Amino acid sequence: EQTLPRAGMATPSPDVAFESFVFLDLETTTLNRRRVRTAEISLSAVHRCSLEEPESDPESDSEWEFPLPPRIVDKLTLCLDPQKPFAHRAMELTGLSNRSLKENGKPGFDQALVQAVCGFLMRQPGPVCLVAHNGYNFDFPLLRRELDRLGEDLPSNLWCLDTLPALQELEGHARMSYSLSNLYKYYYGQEPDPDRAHSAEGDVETLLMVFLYRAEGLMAWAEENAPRWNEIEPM
DNA sequence: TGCCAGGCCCTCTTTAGGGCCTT
Repeated sequence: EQTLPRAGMATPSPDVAFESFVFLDLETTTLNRRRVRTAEISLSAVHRCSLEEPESDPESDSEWEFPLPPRIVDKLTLCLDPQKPFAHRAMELTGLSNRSLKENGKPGFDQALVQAVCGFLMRQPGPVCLVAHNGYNFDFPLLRRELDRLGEDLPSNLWCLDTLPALQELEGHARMSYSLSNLYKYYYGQEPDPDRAHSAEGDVETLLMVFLYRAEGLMAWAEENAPRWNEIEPM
């Protein structure tokens, strides 16, 4: 039996019925953990009622009634100057570069960004659960480190769900790929919009749709397993 | 110039190696 969440990070179940789920994605300069910096952040907040009873798509010609993305969703997407060089591959993937971010006058990860993110989170009915794919290993520890650099933190009453281990456990097919794009393809029979992939907002949309497909199981998993934000170790 | 992620899981395993997942 799998022991989740992972050792050293999480303590027992919050047993919290989350009111809001905030889907998170970061675009970054590299995967190298010594050098990585954030270049774009996107958050989409959805109340649990919109996840429990999604509207279905009348256009869908499948036997399944595919869910529609929730109409009522708060969104925040910000680009920022990472102030460290992009790896070539990251520039290719994200369409971001040091030059373009500088030309567009984007500041770095600063107090104003923290205020915007905290204000966004505080608008959502709590308790709030952040959701990211591979979040326990990448997005959450990185965000924590970016905040630590400024001596800042997110509001309390915040928990964290990583859809990667959650869906690995819920689906239970050891050999399938649990990458975000493959999960979308697995559930909806088509690729995520290639023009939107690897923008923070596009990947958040894909994550939200993947979540919607397994919303009931994922919400239950989160209530049992999600660590508190302050239990996340900085990268 | 050369540096070049890392935690987790699986298995042809535990005195290890390789693949996945995130940009």
